[in-house]
Amino acid sequence: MKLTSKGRYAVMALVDLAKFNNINPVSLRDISLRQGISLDYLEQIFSKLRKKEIVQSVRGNQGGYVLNKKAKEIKLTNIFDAVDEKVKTVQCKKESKKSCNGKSTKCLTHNLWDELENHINDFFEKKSLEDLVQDNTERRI
Amino acid sequence: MKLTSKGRYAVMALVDLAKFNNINPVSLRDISLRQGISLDYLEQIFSKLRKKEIVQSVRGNQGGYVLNKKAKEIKLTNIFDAVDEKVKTVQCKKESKKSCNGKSTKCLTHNLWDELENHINDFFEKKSLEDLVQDNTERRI
DNA sequence: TAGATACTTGACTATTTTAGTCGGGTTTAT
DNA sequence: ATAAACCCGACTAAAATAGTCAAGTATCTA
Repeated sequence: MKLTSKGRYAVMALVDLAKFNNINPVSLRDISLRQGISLDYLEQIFSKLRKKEIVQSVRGNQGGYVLNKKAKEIKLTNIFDAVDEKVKTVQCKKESKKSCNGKSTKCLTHNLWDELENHINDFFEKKSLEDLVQDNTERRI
Repeated sequence: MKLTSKGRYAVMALVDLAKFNNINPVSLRDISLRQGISLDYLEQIFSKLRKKEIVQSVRGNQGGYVLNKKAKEIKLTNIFDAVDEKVKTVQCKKESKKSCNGKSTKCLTHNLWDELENHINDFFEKKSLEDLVQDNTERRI
């Protein structure tokens, strides 16, 4: 059970972006340098973030990215969802509530994994980008 | 962020074992059939569970496994720990609290991932095997 | 005591996922 | 014009996962 780099990087990059998101767009190159994340990889990640309207791009020289919503309105859920970082505890599909592992009844632990998924997702739904930026600057002082 | 089969199977198998753990040891063959888990794979898993003293083995004909503690005293944490299902949110080592990704300061999101890890581990520490068995039988009635 | 049942151990392997890289674009400020 | 930046799809090496397989050893029962 581990978080992937993609999800981790997405959050790191967005916190960085939120911090430097004053007047000018922030270039991926800057984020790459500050956070130590490969530029090519960042481009993949931001492409997804843009498609989900979490950021906006500004093309051309002096371009970059800006947040597309207020930091308060961007939750971890949104970020993870955008980059396909899903919480998956179990194989069985959500829709077919009845059958797990091909059997006609739910597996013995089905409810447990559901509960765990909810527990984790709750955490992600409560945390906003703003929380993270604040938490970060507070602790630096 | 997903749970591995090893962890999932370990819990499923132990719930099964706890349910049928009356007088006689339960054979892996039975668990394999009931839960649809490969026998060879189960053997690997139970080998680890035995080394961590969660189960006891009874060799020979009519042998099998029995719980080594009361179901109430076996927490999810213990099970996951035994089969190396760890919650890992971040690369940086716990010990070197100071440096993430080779830099001298913590990464922007370090505290977040710590918090997440704790959140998940709390869940695992609270759930016992007994809870799972009860939850399961209750819902069947 | 033979045979069956079941645990024990370690090595091996196919598949999938992850974490990128690479090469070629297009857009726009200066 | 040109450099800085975004844009996009294909490719790939490495790691992790989810097993399989083979060759045991122990113990019960007939």
